[in-house]
Amino acid sequence: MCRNCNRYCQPEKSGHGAQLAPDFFARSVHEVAPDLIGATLLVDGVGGCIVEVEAYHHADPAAHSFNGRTARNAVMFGPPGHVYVYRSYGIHWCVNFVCEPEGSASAVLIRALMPVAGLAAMRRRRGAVSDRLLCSGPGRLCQALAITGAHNGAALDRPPFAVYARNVPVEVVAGPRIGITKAAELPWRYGLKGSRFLSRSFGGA
DNA sequence: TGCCCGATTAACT
DNA sequence: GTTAATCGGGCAA
Repeated sequence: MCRNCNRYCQPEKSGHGAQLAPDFFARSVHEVAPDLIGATLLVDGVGGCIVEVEAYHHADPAAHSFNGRTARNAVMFGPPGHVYVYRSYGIHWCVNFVCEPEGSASAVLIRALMPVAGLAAMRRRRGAVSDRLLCSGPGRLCQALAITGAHNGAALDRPPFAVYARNVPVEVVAGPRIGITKAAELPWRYGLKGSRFLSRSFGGA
């Protein structure tokens, strides 16, 4: 397995798995999250290989849905296979995939991609940064893929979104989630071992 | 209505 | 390693 997933995860070069349907996301968030490592996310054909995610379960104090349904988190309470987009720190957008059966209010935060498709568009949107920093962080990847609050609630199996399963085994590492104060010790952050496109390295990775 | 704070980032020292 | 930027959500009054 290529250290950075380059050989296997570029859709136009090596092919990728089948497009993921809603039933893929209808499982436990703790199964879906590691299974998304190595999958490919495209928005209007721009995107790449998912290398870092975090799981947020409804019973988890760090989850936006923990204190019940509100206008902001309503999408989390809806059917799986849709995106929950929220504004972070009043500045950035962050994107989640809603998981588990409808009403579970659990989701996976997409934290980093290896850029694969639409590099020119991503560079234009992100400004003068190295390719390593194009999508290495939840706010950065939303800027690179032009994901905004307008996409909140959109389906992952309909344009402009498309998610494809990985087509080869990957080595997944886990560790504590980033930037939270509640339940900060839970190892619910998952990443592609050794990838240089992580927002931060994992301790043992 | 007011206040506190956050699932972040980039530009500093 | 530290810090400013920046604003909507959620809760108290």
